[in-house]
Amino acid sequence: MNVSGGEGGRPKSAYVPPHLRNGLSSTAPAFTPRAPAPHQAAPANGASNGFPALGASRAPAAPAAFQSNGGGAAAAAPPPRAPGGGLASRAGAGGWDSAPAPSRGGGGGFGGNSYSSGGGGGSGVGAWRDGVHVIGAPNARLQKELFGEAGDGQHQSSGINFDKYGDIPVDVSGRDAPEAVTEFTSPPIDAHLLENILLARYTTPTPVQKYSIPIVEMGRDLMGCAQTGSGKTGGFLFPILSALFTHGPPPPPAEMANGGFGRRKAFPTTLILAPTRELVSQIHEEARKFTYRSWVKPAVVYGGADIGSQLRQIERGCDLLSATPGRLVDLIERGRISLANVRFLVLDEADRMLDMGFEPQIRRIVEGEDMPGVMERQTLMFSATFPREIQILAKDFLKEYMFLSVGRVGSTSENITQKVEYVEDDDKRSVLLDVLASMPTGGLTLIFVETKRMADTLSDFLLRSNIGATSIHGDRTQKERERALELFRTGRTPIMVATAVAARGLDIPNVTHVVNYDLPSDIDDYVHRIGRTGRAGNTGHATAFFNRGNRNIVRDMLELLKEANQEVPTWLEAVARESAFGGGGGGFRSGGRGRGGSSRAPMRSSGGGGFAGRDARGSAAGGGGGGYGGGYGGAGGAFGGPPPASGGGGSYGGGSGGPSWW
DNA sequence: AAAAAAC
Repeated sequence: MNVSGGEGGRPKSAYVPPHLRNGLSSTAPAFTPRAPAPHQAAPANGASNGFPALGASRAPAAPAAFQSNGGGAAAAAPPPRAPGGGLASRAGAGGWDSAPAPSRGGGGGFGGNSYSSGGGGGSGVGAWRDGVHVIGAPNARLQKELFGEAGDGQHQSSGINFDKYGDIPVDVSGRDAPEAVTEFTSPPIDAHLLENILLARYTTPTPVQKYSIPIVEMGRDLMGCAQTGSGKTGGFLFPILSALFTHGPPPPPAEMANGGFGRRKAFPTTLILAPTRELVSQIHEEARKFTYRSWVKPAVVYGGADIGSQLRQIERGCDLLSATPGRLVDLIERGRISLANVRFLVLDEADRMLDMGFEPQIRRIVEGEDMPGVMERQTLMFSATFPREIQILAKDFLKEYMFLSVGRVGSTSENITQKVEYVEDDDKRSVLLDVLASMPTGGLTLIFVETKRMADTLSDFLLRSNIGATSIHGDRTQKERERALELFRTGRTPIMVATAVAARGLDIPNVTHVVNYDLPSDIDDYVHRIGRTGRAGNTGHATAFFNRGNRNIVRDMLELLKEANQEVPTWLEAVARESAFGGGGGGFRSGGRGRGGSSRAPMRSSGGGGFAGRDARGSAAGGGGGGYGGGYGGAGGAFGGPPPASGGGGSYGGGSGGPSWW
C-alpha cells in the first residue's frame, strides 16, 4: 500500500503514520532558509573543527594519557602519576588517570592478559590503555544479571525476533546515503561490541539498525523517524559504542585536562536525552549490556530518585550518560557534569520531549552550556513524528543529516489484533473483568487510562476483585513507579494500569494485551499504546472501550482499523457517519491535527511502492542529489553549497574513516 | 483536560 499522497493528497482510507504526515505544502516550506549560526559554519577541513587531526590523536601516547573513563577524576586515591604500562599502575603514559572502578573480582581486573583465566570472577570492566582497548575479565554474576541465562525468557528484548521484520519499509535520504548493512558483523561493528550483541542474543539488525550503523560510522548526523520497538536504542547505541570501542576516548577538553581534575566532575563523551525516567533507565540498562567488559562506563540520571547515589554513580564513571533534561540541568548547575567532552548526542523521542515542554531545557543543554557545537559532535535525533517544530530542532541541532524513515513497526501492523467495544463509562469496570477473564493467561496486560486518579481507582478495584494489578503514573513516587514496573515486567502482577507515562517507548517483553480503558484523544497516542504489545514480531491483542465521548477520534480509528485489516464494527461506522458533518472531504486529517498543509508536495515512492518516506528538507529531495537543495544556503552559504570538492576532506571526517576527532 | 518533568 502506498501511503504517498501524490498530487492529489493521500488516499483517504489509509492510515498515515505520523512521520509521513508532514502536512507540508510546497507553498509553505517547513524550512525557512536562514544563515547558519556562526558555530555551524563548516570548517574548511577536518582539522579545523577544534580537535586534533586524526593522525595526531591516534599516536599511542595521546589517548593513553587521557583515559577518560570515570570522567570523574573522582577516585579517592591520588592519581597514579607513574608512567609505565605495568599492571599495578593503570595510568597510561604519564597522564592523569581516573582510576576506573576497581575490579571487584579477584581475578582479572584490568590485566589485559588475565581475563581468559578468571573463570568469570573478573571485574567485567575494561579499560583504554596505550591506545588499546583492554577488554575486562568476564564476571559471571554481572553477565548473568545483564544477559540472563539462555532461554529464561526474561532477557529477550526487541531484536530477537526481528527476522520477521525484513520487509519493513525503510526510506533513507540525504547526500551520499550508504548501503545498509544486513548482518551483525565485524567490520563494521567493533569486535568486542559484536560479542556483547551476541550475548544479548540479538541475531539480525532491525531496519533502523541496518541504516544507522553505516550512517553513524560515516560520521554523519541522523534524523530518524521511528518508534521504539523498531530497535531504535540499538540503532544509536551500536554505532556509537562501536566507534568508542574502536577509537577510544577522544582527547579531552581543556577544562578536563587542566582544571577538571579533582573537581569530581564528569565529562561524558556520549549524552542521551529522553523524556521519561523509565525511558532513560531502560536505555541505561541496554547501555550496561553493550558496554560490558569495555572501557565505556554507562551512567544514568533522572529526577525523583536520590541524587546522592546518582552522584556517586557518575563519580565511578560516566562516559555514556542517559538523562532526563531536568535532572541533567540540575547536575550541570551543581558543576558535577560537564558537556565539554560530548562527541555523540542523542535525542530520543524528540517530539514527545517538545510536547512535554522540554524545549527550553533541551536548548539550554545543547546550546546554552558547554556542549561542543554542531560541527564538533555527532548528533542523532529520533522522533515518531516529524512536525515543523521537530524540523526546526533538527535544523538547529544537526549538521547536514541523513534522514531515515521507518515504516510502521508493530503499531498498526497486522500482528496486533484490535478490537473496539462500545462501552459506556459506567459499564467499563464490569466489561473489563469480562475482557480480562477471556484473555489467555500467561501474558501481561497493560491497561491505559486518561487520569492519574483513574489509574489508582482502577487498580484498587482490580485488587479488591482479587486480580493482581499495579499501577504507574506521575503522582506515584519514583520508587513506586520502579517497583510497579518491576512487578509487571516479571509477571508477579501481570496487570498494570497506566497513564500516558507508559504510553511510549517502554519496551516490556511479553505484553500480550493492551486495553484502552479510556481512549486517548489523539490517534497517535492510541498507536503508541497498542504498540506496547505485538512487539518484536510477536502477536498481541488490543481492546478499546469506545463510547460517544470518544467521537473525536472515531474517524482516525476507522481508518486505522481498515488499514491494519482489522474487523470494523458496524456501529463504529455509524458513529463515524453521525459525526461526519461538514464537508471538506479530504481535509479531515490536516484540519483535525491543526497542521494545515495540503501535502501537495510531491512524494517519492521508493522501492516497491510500499512506502514513501518524506524528508522534508525540500521537495527537490531526490535520491542522492542534495536533498538540501539551494534552500539552505542563504547568506551564509557555508551549508547550502555543494559538498566540498574533495568529496572526502569535508567536515565529516571523510568517507568511512569516521569522525575526525580521533 | 491530563500527563510528564528538578529541587
